[in-house]
Amino acid sequence: MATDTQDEKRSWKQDPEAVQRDILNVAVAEFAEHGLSGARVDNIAARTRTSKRMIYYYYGDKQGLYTRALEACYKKVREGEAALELDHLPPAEALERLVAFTFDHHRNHPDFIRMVMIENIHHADALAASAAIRDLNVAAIEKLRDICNRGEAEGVFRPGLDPVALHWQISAASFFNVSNRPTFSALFGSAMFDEASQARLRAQTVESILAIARRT
Amino acid sequence: MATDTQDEKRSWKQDPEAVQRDILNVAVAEFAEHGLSGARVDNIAARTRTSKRMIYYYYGDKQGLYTRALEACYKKVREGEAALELDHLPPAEALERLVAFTFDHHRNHPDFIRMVMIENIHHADALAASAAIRDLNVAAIEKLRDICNRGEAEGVFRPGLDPVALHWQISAASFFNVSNRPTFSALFGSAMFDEASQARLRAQTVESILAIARRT
DNA sequence: CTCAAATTGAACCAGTTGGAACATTTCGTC
DNA sequence: GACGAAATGTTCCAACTGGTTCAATTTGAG
Repeated sequence: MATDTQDEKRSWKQDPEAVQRDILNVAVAEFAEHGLSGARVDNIAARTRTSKRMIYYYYGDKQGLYTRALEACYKKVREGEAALELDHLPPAEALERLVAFTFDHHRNHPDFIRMVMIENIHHADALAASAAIRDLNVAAIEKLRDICNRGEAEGVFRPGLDPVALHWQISAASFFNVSNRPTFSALFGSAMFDEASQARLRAQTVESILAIARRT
Repeated sequence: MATDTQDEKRSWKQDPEAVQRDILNVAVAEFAEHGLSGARVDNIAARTRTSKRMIYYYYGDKQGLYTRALEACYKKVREGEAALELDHLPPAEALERLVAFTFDHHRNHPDFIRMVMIENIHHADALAASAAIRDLNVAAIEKLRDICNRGEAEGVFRPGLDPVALHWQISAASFFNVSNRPTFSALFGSAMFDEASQARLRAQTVESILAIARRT
């Protein structure tokens, strides 16, 4: 009561896209932090510059917001990947760079990792319903397939390389490094996560992947 | 109403330990299925032979039940590991068997993997508070350290091997293979998870780890 | 017989989602 | 510049879900 005694009428700019982005950013943070059922719509609303009203206005319900947040995450990651210009690099070097990039990128985007973890907990239901995300990832695989083909043609990679399997290998190390850090360091200390160890781990990961690509 | 018209008074046997075991088993399944906040105490109660009241009687609250469920999980897994008799095997063979075992074991115990995923989502809070679990895992590392030392002494492993780093490598592949299966197969199909591919993956994992142990 | 432990069914209460109702502002377009 | 549609804010709350606890009974050991 008595909040609007002033003549100042609260005014705002009409900027639907900014509002939606704002909501989405906060939603990613909140979902990544607390999980799907753990996240509170009220919390998300409180952390935005807008209100709960707008969340339902634009995203329908909590599940819809979650799905859109997940999509936004994937989009951002794959955009980063696309920024790498690997097409004109020699295949071995391109692969090396891709692995190193993935390792670093995942390390620098724990929210993305956590969203994927959460999605896995929920059996990838939201992901399965999103054709947009599938397209993004298929594109990523195609890029990797191209590298494999070029390497094979040049004789530096072994024939019959499966880009999906390779992607699995790259992801396993890079993903686990972030996803399981809490339990791992609770059990074995945080030594594995200091700079020196991480650099060693990164190099070892690159090396292992290249070894797989080269020999049988 | 009118449920107890019969003279039959519902009677029960007193068996506290069985009741607690029953609750714990169901709790693991439910938490693994839906996560910490996603799990419903009502559901757990419904799936036990006992009542919701008993859950609180024995475990205090939801969080307490979760912690005990997590502990039970770790205990079971490390017990399985201990059953492997690696001490009298040549080091390379012992390591090979350990990796293969871990890969298979994780694959066969998705509930354990999911509990660890959930725990990571929650920043390993429960795990950090459980000395029992830490002890179990330290023991596992010691076993691995022994293998490393023997291999180094025999000259088949490179010197300075870090058992924790090695455990990291073993876990990354074995864990990711289960934890990220939902999203991975939603995106790229389930080909990676058929028998043939899994066998190949397993062999490749063993090979990679041994390569790390042997050379720098 | 007595009493603590075990067990039960039902009630309680706090928090959450989803939305209704109403008021106000912006902005493109005619 | 007027008008209407879209965008935004505020407030309130109904319905429900879900975690937690109370009151009362049954069991079994000494």
